[in-house]
Amino acid sequence: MLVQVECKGNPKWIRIPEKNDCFDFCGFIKASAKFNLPHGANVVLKDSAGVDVDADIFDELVRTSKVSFKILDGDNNKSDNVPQAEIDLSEPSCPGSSFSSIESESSESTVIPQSSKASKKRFLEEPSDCNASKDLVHAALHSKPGGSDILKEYEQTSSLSDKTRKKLVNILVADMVEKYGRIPPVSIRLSYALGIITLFPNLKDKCSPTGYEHYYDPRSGQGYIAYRLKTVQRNSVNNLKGASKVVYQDGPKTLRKTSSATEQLSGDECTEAISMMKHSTDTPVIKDKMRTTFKYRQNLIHDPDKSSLILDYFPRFLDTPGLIDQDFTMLFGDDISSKFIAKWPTFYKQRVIADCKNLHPGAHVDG
DNA sequence: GCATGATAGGTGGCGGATAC
DNA sequence: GTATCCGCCACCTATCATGC
Repeated sequence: MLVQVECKGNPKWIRIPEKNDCFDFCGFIKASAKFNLPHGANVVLKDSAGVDVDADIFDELVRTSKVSFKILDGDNNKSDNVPQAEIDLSEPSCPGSSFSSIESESSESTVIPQSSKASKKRFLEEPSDCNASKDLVHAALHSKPGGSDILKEYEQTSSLSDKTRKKLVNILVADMVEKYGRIPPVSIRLSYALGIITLFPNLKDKCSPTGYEHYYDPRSGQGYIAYRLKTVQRNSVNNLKGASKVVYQDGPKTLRKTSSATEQLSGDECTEAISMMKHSTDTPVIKDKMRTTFKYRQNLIHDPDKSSLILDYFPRFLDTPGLIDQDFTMLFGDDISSKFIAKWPTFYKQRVIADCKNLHPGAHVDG
């Protein structure tokens, strides 16, 4: 298609290149090299009314109305103080085709508020190009049972029924979760969404800027893919909860593997260390002996007959700060231990105190 | 360092579709 | 007819970045 383009008061007819059946915004901007713009110039594309034209609506705009464009050198028009679609002409390749580039730099300045590093980082996670996304979806459909039926249905009807669409999303989300885990990156979700509309062009939503928002919209985090992911996540959490019931049903009595590499004492050496701790006031020595008797203490805790005697064997728990924390760290590792400490004042403390109030009075429990 | 805002992830509820 | 599953939506919470 030919359109009239004006640059620096100089009108010219330019052919708009096509890519994947869409008018290619980036190719069009490159074609503007006919105007001898300086290499690497920031180009601002406006319609004849002076309204900014972004990559994401370029294809639609060209198709729906007879337009002419003005190309401005962005560096010379900064006083406009309007968001500008900046295209670096020195860039050798454009990210995707025009309809797929909502997250590309060419459109993000106007479509998505870029007020924070987080959002910048998030939207820098661009989907790969159309072909790669298409291959991704194609491979996923071929690798899963029922995937070829979806391809067949599209071949026959040039469309997909609602039921098949759900099946498609389920297969792709399953593939995504398999490859990238329960919480795949936004860029991956976008790639699958882009892949769907590239492989099945008729599924593209012509009323939306990218055409795949109904599958995944990075701005709202919604779409069929997002919904399905949530369901998968919900189910996997339920499964984990189910599993955790088994793991936790014995509570503190559950035997755990410890990652501690500290050499553990046994037999007479262990008895000697326990005896030494009872009569020592040297905190580093006590802590060291506590470390080397950790395994013995764990066995004691898991022995129903002896667990109540733990403070008789290790009375230093009562007057030496840090011993419980040390044992906790040896049992669960630094990460979990630090989380426990962080949550202690606000979460655990009240609960432990409440539980302690229900304990029967004993040698180490005041009534 | 703290307050604030943006964002992503998690969760609960509702309603429709499907299986039994 | 009932139970279950799942899509969809709305809300809550935790985390992180930013500005003061």
